[in-house]
Amino acid sequence: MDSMVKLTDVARAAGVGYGTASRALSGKGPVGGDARTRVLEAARQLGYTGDATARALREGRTRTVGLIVPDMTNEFYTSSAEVLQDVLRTAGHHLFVATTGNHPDRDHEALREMAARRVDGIVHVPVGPPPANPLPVPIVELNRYSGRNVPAVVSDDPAGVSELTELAIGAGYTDIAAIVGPEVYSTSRDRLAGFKAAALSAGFDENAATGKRFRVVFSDFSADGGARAMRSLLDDPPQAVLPLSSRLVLGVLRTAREAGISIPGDLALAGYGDPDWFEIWGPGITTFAPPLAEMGARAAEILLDLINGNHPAASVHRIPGELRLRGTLAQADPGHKPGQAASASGR
Amino acid sequence: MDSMVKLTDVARAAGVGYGTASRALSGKGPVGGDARTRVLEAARQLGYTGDATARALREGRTRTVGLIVPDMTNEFYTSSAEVLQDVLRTAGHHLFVATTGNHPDRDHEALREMAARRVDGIVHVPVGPPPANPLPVPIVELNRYSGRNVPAVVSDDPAGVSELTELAIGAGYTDIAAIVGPEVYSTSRDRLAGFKAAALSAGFDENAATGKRFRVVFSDFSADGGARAMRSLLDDPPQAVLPLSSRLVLGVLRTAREAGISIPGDLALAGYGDPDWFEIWGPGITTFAPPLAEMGARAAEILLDLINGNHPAASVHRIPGELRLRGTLAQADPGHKPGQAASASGR
DNA sequence: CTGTTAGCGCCTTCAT
DNA sequence: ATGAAGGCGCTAACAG
Repeated sequence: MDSMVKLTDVARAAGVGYGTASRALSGKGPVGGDARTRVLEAARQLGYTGDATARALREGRTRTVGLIVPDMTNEFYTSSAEVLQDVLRTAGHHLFVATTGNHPDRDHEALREMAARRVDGIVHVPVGPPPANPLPVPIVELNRYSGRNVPAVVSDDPAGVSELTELAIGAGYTDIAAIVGPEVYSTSRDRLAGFKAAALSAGFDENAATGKRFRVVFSDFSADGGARAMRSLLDDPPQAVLPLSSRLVLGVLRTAREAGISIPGDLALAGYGDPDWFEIWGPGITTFAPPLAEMGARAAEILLDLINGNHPAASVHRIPGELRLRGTLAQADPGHKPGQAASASGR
Repeated sequence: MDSMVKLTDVARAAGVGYGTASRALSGKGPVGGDARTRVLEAARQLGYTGDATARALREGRTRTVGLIVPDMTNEFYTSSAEVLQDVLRTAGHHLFVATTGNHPDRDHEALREMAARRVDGIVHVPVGPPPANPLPVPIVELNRYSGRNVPAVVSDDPAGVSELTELAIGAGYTDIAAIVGPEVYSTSRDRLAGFKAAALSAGFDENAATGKRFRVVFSDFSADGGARAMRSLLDDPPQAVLPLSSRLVLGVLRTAREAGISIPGDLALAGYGDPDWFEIWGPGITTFAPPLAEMGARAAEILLDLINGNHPAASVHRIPGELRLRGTLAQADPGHKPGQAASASGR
């Protein structure tokens, strides 16, 4: 394994001084056109690759931003991460990644590691409360907000889920159940708030006193959790179910198939998120799609601002998502009697 | 923004010398039990976090490995990446990530960047031929192999796809079409080879001279590509279709739904990969599932070996995957007449 | 315009 | 067991 060629090697080969070579390569200082070409040529020939670790130490910055997510496997995070990375790369930054598995201790550990590596900034999907001593590094939170005093970029779930719920109500369903994740996450709270707001303002209550009933089932965010939650609903099934994350949708679908429940024939469904298969499952899954790509881009931009010393107001940026109407929960249909085990269930 | 506290600060606070503090923290040299506790305490109080950039420069290693993948959005890569990261973290390494979008120039650029950052090793999903001058860094290829003289860890697609094809043949279908990706990728070539081997050895040919016909449609690896490929088959549909990547499956399903083709009623299907929705789509999608997690783990282990100076034979490690039999292509059924637009298409 | 030099923060000999 | 000092490769400030 041949050791790396360094700046002095290039300088010697080009027959110029140490500093001159540096300036020629970086293009930052004055350097004779003659010397410049000789240096560039020598660097090319020797296959010179500047040592980023040395540069980082000297310059006090790494041109690296840290990304901390619960799970690389989750389309929900990677969709944001992909464009985040694009924006950052354009600005000359690269990505250092850590996952937490949603464990608070691994989360703090990741934060420490990033700080130790002197990343220029961090994009953080927080899990649990922030660590005691704040880091001397710009941070922007993504997707969830921890209450810490840093900017956060999230989907406008209260509005989106509220619309989704209104859609179900407008379609005539009078017994609706939502399945949500743990309340420790801001995402769960936001989605729940959207659901409740729409239900309550339409005259629904939890006891069916008005003849319009809503229910909430808590679960973790996994497919298994969704399957369990759906199973718990089996004794007294609602007319429509709203699993408020794509993994919860998956779980619900699993249980429905096991129990022989046809969707939307026996049970209407509206979900959250929009992994590519939602479109081709059965008659298509009606859903609220958060603006994952845009969130990634915004997070990157805000972080770059922070890195460049600008101080955007530290607050929660809610970006609106989009309702996607498909077959598992159709639009309000005058004269339609829902709850009656329906129509053609699709091919 | 308070600047970082450094070793001298800790040393001064603890009332000891510079080097003593260093030894106490790293635990590597001899140091008086008395001084040790004072240093540790001081470090804790000051919130000392060693500077990884300085350490990297000094020690000549970064405890970082680079991961180069086409696309963070693809479950296919992230499933491997997740466990790769786990194994590496256990060994004290962290992950630096770059994506290529399958562009050869971005691929080489990523390689350069990693080298510049002096990562200790690279896990590489290659796109196109390797760059001219080899890097002085251990590399393991993942999922695809480029022909370079480095170890590669891949799924045993020839065997797996061959079995998958035999399954279709055993089920009695006599007109089978495979959809594969660009031949520049080893994955496409391997899967194609598996398909052809099984078809040929069962007496199939491309002209239906024997009454048993196989076809191959080339495509890119995208859902759109799969949709187009399926559309091209519509004039003269096969009895069974084998889209040999999960995104191709998605595209095929899209076209099938548009064209009103029922699966498996009108057309049997067996896929590749096993994203979580395969299980709950229609009657379940029969598929060959490559051992993504195991591949990630093996790649990590081999790379760690390389980093530690061991020299495993540079070769292609093919890890066997698993056939998952579900409803879109059922097991051979004596007395079953396929191609006759079938049975109950399931819910 | 160019060569020289002082650190960036740390680990590691080398004396003591 | 401890303190002092060199140097990892680089950039920037300074002197010529």
